[in-house]
Amino acid sequence: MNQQGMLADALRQQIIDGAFAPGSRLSESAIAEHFGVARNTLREAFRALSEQGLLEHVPHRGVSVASPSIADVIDIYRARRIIECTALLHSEPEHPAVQRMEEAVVAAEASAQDALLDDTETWRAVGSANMAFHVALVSLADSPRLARTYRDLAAELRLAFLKIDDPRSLHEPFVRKNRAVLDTFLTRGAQAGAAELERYLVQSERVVLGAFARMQLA
Amino acid sequence: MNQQGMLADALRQQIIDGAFAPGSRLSESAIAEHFGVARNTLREAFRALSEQGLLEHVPHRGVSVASPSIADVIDIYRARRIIECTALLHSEPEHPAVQRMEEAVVAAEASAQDALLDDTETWRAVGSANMAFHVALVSLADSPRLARTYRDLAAELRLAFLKIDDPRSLHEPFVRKNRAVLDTFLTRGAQAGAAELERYLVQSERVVLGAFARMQLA
DNA sequence: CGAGCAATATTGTTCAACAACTTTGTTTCC
DNA sequence: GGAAACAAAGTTGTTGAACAATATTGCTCG
Repeated sequence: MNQQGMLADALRQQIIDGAFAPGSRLSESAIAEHFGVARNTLREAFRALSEQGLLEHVPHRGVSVASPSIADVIDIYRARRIIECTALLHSEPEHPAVQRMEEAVVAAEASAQDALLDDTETWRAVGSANMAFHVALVSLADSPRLARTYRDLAAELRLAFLKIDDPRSLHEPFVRKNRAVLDTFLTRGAQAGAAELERYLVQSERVVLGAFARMQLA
Repeated sequence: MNQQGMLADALRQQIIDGAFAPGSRLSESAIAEHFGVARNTLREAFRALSEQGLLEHVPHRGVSVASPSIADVIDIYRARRIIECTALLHSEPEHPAVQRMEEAVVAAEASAQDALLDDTETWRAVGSANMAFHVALVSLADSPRLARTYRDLAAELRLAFLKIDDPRSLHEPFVRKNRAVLDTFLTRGAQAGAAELERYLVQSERVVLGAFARMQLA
């Protein structure tokens, strides 16, 4: 792959991992030096990530890590409901992606077992597994464009999670819910699974919005 | 706005208008000179359009105008059905975007009236109006992310249309169908409108796929 | 005619410089 | 003291040239 492709991926990972706080500004020269590339090269990577919604670019003021607002969260969940529920509703249990969903659920359950009460890092691993579950779910639709759109949405949502400092409440309740969605889909069919998934997403949105509201009070 | 922002927009418009045939390669130096900008600046614009799916970038082989395959068309229509039908289904007739839909239908009807049998340019105007109708329809959902995704989808689909040299069969049947979708939505409600829209999209997909199939024979 | 190789052209990346703009800090005036 | 005007500093935007890395073309030779 390209250097700038790898560069964009590396930056993407760092941002998702919370190396830079949402909203913080990224200096071109500083980051270019940090990665040992020229400013021009870094700019191309920046542009790619801006298109994906991870960075925000304001002319002559540079790029900052996106910092989703409440409106953004609402929008993201609306899109999630549409994409995920439709994908699941039209799917067959024999689809190979089902196995990836299964694996993601197992991984999440394992990490959640290990997690101490406030071990941010482990809870974030739970979050990663949860996200892998939903990415796999979307890939049930076999639609590259839908998958890509969803990937961008998920990355943005992750930034919203980073703003909240109680990762446990964000991830723990949903390990069991993922399992429920999967089991319902397998035993009671696509329609029941999609309904379960819709409930999941409504509740998840409520948790995130609640955390945001509390944040703005403080 | 930025120079590169304007540059990307200008390029975008030219591509959508068919200034470069789908699949044709775009030389960096030639285009940079044509627009009177440096290669580096052009590259940033290229990257933006690649992210939107309008250009295809292959390392060390440069960028070409995307040339949607049959699989791409199928994928695009799947995404269209999901986004458009959901948007319409959850909408109210009082939404301001309804007026934009109305205007687009009127414009399409007017252009179709003027069009001679094989006047490519006028039929393309009909296509633009048709597309404006669907963009307005998606904006019923008041979701920036959905709107953005749909905009990219529509641009890609337009490239598929450019590959087909019978613009009339592509656009003419759908002027009346747009009208039908709008009227059904207004008189018989969201659910009936969404059903009408779904039929529309299925038929439109069939027309495009048929044209592609005939193309591959020749 | 085809394989291998050299020549050519294009893209990938860097660097240095300057222009355009924003932000910050200072001065001035009320 | 506070607000407006202005100067200074810092960052981003864009350019042009240069060289490296890779793909394509054309040629030679068997």
